Amino acid sequence: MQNLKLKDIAEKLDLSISTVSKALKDYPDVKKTTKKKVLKYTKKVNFKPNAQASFLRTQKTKIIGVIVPTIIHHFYSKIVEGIILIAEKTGYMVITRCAEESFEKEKKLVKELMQQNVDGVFISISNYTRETSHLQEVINSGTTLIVFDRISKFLSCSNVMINDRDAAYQATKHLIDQGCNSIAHFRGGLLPQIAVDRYLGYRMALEDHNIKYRKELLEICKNSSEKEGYDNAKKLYDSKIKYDGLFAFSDPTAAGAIRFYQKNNIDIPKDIAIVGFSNWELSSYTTPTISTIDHSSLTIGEEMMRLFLKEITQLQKNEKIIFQNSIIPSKLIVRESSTRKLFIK
Amino acid sequence: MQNLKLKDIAEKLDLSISTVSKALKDYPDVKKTTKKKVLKYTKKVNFKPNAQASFLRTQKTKIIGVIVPTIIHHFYSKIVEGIILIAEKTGYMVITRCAEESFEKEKKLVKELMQQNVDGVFISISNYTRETSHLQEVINSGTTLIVFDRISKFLSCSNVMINDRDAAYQATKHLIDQGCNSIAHFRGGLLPQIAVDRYLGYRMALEDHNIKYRKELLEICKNSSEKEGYDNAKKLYDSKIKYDGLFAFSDPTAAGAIRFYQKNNIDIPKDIAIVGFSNWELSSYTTPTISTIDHSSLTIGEEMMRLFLKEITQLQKNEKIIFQNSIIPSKLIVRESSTRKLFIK
DNA sequence: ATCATAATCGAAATCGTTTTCGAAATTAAA
DNA sequence: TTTAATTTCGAAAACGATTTCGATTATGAT
Repeated sequence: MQNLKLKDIAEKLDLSISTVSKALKDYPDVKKTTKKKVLKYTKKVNFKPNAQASFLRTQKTKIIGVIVPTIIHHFYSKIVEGIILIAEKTGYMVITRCAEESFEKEKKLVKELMQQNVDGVFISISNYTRETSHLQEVINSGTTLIVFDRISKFLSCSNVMINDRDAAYQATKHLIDQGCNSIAHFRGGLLPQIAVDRYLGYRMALEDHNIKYRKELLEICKNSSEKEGYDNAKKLYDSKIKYDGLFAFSDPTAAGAIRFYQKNNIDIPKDIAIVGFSNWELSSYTTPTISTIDHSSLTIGEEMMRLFLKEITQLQKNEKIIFQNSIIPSKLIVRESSTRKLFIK
Repeated sequence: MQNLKLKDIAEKLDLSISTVSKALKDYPDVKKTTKKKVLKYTKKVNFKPNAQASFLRTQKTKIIGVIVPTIIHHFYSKIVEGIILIAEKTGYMVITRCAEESFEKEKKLVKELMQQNVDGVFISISNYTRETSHLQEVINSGTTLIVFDRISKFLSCSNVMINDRDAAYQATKHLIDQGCNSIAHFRGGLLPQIAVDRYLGYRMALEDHNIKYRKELLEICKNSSEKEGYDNAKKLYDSKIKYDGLFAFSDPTAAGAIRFYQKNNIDIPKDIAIVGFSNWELSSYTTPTISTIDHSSLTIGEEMMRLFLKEITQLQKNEKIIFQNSIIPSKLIVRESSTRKLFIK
């Protein structure tokens, strides 16, 4: 029982190929009784039209290409799962690809996706991508492009992102509400927008609560690693700088700092209250559990699919396509590392 | 500069479509000079043959379909990343799909992948799949099927899996080497093969070291959750059963048990030494860090691609296809939760 | 120069589906 | 009953690349 073709069905039912095709696609110029006959038989033998042959006429593959820096990280794997689950519900398949933070590879992957004629490209731009002509070509070729998380201002397309600044503001405000007066910040690298935004949110929260920003309480965690968290905590400790709150760039850096504090008998959260970022899996397993920001990455994936489907239908109806900037709200999750007072909500 | 076709190239170079096609495919009946001319021009305008049109003749999509229960879990996302990275190197793309542990959905996903004419299907069978005719159909249709992690004995195809029994043996032996005499085991559900194998490895290690298996030291963690780890530790504690070692089905269950022990002032590893399973991200961030088994999931993905490529070439050469059962060795990672003695390697 | 051989090329069929457009069959109208 | 309108169908032309096979040209041998 190999793969059947329209021809086989047509011969079996004494119809022409065109009639069978039209019956399956519910064309108005096919009698109801023959439609039923065709539907019944194709269901019975489980006929599915050949996807590649269909493409040649319809120019639709029902495939979406997704490019992420890595899929091992929780943040991205959750986004990818969000995309995949909604895609499966709406009849799309997802090709996932890893750019590994390489500009050259990113270009290659995009080109290959174009060759595959995917209906849409979702991408989180590599950190080392300085020029976006390869993505402009995607737009030019009529393929819908949606950029998420790491976006570019130079592309006219829909974006989906986290409001990092607001989330950082929430995190810092929470520490202030817990009674912290001097709050350190272990920020990310200098360039990535997300690191800048989180830093700005931190600054704004301080300002709004009349706490003076102190440069000596700022450290950098370029790789967002556990070790950098540990090292920076040690650095501040060694230079005898006092502080009672820490807003870390990520949960691993928070975990690293915690490791140092525990080794030096600094109590968490009494001596130093801590908030991390991104709700990594680890943050609910450490002792103490780490307060953090949850991005609801599943929602990000879902939102991208929503925008995509909307653009597709706009394209089909020949309507003007309206690009959208979606910002997915993040939520503060308060855990042990920052709970000094009990809040009643 | 829209998508070019062979026809455009041919017209531009004053050649026929066939000659251009053959030049690109390095056929022997094309002059070297015209080959160069074609290559040079197609490189310049960045021509790539339309994938779907090619398929119609070649019957090759250069796409692999992967079905996993979920991709959020570290174990699976690492495997998927392994597959993707090797696939990208060898000219394949990967469609990833989530069966969400549903038999019905698994059947649907497989069917749709067949309709997409993928060149290969990699699958980790859902826990609730009792019957594999949908996968047998994949084999029958001539598509190479590779089953990983959760395999089925009823399918004649290549498999890639972890040696769970051996890994569990290593973990248990390690606890014995650390001086544990009565070792509890929080096992997984009763049906999944991996849970059975880990249980058997545990039993074998006990037997080989003349430690009597005690039924009262066995508990079940059906969902492999942190809560189940906590609850089971409490259950044993409440029934006053004494033990000095714990081999947990997974790192989260180990973490749950640790949480209970710490709450009740049981020292780890002095009172109870612990080994988890699968090297979850969290296990290196907890206090104490959790000893565990590392699967090198990247290797699993790589091995699957290797087997796939081998079968593909065997198919092409019309050779007999030899199915292979690959077992990826796992490695014990000793961390704080089980380190009583210092080993010198 | 003639013939055999080898090197190059291109016409055309093919892959399986979609869709236009005209033909045939049916029904309604006159 | 004839004509017009409406259903219902099928032939055939796409879609773009691959590949067979025959035609043409160039090369070498006699």
